[in-house]
Amino acid sequence: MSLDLPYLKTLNDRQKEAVLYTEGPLIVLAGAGSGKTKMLTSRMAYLMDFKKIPSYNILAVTFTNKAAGEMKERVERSLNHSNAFYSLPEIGTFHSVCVRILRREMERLPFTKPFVIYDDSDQLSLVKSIFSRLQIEEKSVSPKGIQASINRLKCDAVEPDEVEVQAHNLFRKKLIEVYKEYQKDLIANNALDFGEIICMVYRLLRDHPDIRAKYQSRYQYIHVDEYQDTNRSQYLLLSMLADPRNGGHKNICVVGDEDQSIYKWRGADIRNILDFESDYPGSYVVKLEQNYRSTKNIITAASHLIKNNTSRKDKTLWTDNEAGALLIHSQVLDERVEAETVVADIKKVASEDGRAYSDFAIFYRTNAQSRQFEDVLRREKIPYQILGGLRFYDRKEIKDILSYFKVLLNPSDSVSLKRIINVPARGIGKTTVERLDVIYGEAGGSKSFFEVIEMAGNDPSLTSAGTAKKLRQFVSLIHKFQDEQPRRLLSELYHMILDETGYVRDLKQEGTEESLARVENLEEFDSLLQEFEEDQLEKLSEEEARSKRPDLLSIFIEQTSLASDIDGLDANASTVKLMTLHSSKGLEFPVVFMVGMEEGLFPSTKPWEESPEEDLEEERRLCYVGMTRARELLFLMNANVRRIWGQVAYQEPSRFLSEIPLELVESRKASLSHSSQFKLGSSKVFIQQETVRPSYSSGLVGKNFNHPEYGYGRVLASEGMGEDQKITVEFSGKKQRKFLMRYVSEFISQ
DNA sequence: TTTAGCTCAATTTTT
DNA sequence: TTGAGCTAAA
Repeated sequence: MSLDLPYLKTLNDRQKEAVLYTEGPLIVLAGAGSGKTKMLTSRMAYLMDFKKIPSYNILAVTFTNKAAGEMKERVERSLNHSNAFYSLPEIGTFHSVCVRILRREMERLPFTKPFVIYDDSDQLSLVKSIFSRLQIEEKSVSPKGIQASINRLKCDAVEPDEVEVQAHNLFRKKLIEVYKEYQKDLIANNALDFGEIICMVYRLLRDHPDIRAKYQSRYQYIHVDEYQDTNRSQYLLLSMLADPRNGGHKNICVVGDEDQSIYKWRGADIRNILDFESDYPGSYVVKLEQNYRSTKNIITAASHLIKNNTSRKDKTLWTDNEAGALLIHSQVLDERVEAETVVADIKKVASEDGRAYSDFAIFYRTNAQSRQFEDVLRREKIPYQILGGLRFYDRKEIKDILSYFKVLLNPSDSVSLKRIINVPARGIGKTTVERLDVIYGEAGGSKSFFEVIEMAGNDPSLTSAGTAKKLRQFVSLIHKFQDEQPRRLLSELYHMILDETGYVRDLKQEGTEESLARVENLEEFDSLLQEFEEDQLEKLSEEEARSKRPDLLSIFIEQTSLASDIDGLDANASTVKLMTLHSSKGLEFPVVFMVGMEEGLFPSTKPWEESPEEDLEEERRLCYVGMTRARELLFLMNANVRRIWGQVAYQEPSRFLSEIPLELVESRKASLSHSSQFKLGSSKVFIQQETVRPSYSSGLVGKNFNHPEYGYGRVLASEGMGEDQKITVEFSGKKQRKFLMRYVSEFISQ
């Protein structure tokens, strides 16, 4: 095909094939760094510019706002080459697209007001209040466990009455009981959780043929990014739009890589990608196997690693890029030295190669590992940015103020109400809230929680006179804010809430380092709010601005509810980036450090998990994702000793290290015989390293152990090599004991 | 109602 | 080790 279109010129043959195949189901198996975003954006440009498909009929769903933003930008850029004017297709996350549908179809939904979105902690509060209402002991089943199970069921689009009941299973029974109540409460609170956003749209389309037809004809060309990470409910939702059996047009293009599926534990169903061809008969398959990102050495290493997985499609990543440097593996004494070594390496590479700090990223398996790196980076005055951990909008003070906002919009939101009813302290304590909860439960949904508060404030038989007065004061405070809201700027409203409640004053009075940090966060929130408002008002004409102002608050609340902090990542900021391997997906950096490559930590092992094989494969995919983020240099590290929860553990190198061909790795093993030269707190460690060939003992950690004297146990850690190899074994009652391998090897079960 | 001190648990977390 | 959440005392 020789179409001379600007956005096709830079594509390779496979990419072009995927772009031009616009009618019918298409699955693109896109390896890491193979230009799938480029393919997708070119495809949309081609649909609009050449096929003359209105942007209105094109949909693209991604998993992060960041990916959506990037995609919009690149579609726009592709279209700029042509002279015609185009509006952009609908590009968004599953959640934002679904929220828009729900807002549009409001009259078909059980909500009385615009809904709010509950995050994890809101959800947990709701579950806990249901526990107390149903008088379920938190000791018998944990609210967190129930919450997780509810979410899992929602991922699988299972409704309460579809949950299988086994008479003897107490947890399952309680789960159904709470789940039912939880669903009722969501509606009563005008609230939705993340899972429900998807499920509700799915049910809406499933149960209303007219709405389904409407969206089928609207979204005629559907694109799904990261298809390997879709869950059951997302799959069903897509089938409502695209599957011919439901009347769909089957123009669905899914892009994914089963080797990068790392969210199984969160409900992602790898079968969605593995079974696409049978789900959509006659689908066309395109493989993008050429990697444009990394050096040959990195690609070869990653390919060797991932070959150890069994459940994958046949796909071989290759690259035309040069061989590049060898991967560098360092084995270090402990997590402190690990951080010292990484930072020393960063400084060295930065100055020798003239690289900016923004070229570097450090990936770890768990957020808890970030501290060591922070400490050393701060001391060395190297600017850094941490992703993950606590989201800005999850901070206590920000959640508090957002709860005020939410209550103004939606007084039915009992979770937010309970959060702020005594924040700052105004003498409405636990006892009072519990009493209100009882009244609320007795009203059986006929009154919102806010109405219950109002009622209790005016009925002397319900509470003491003092409490009633405090309740009335609270109610009139909220009413006052509600009255002011329509004619105030968001930032004015915000300051009003802070002033009237004395929130900041109290924090300042407290005067601790922590409380002052909270004040700073609130100031940052203020500027965020102003920025948002300016942005929004710019988009509206003056007249609209006046009439639409009340909506700004709901738009803001919605955006913050659906924001993640990877969205805020400024790749250009001259900082070293720290993040978990999970959050690294979709990003790339010239220099990558993967740290803590130790058995038990990475791969993380949980011996009681039901399918250790599958879990291990997911860990391996995670490793693959991490490695393929690196463009030029890839450092791998493991420590011999690590303090985990205050306990010293002897760590064995990760099996993943031994799955990388030796000839691709330069190994710098810290010479343990000179361990006295390791000066903690200095950065001289790097010099103390000699180049040796790595030698790994095979994975013993996690193996079962049966000692004639001590009985059954499990291998916790292993240290040393050959004659000196020692293992730590945990017996029942958390008792630990060390053995020399050469004496006990026969007691390890294979 | 508040708060100080204690116990207990503890991956990953696109939205 | 850290932190969240709960109990006991002010």
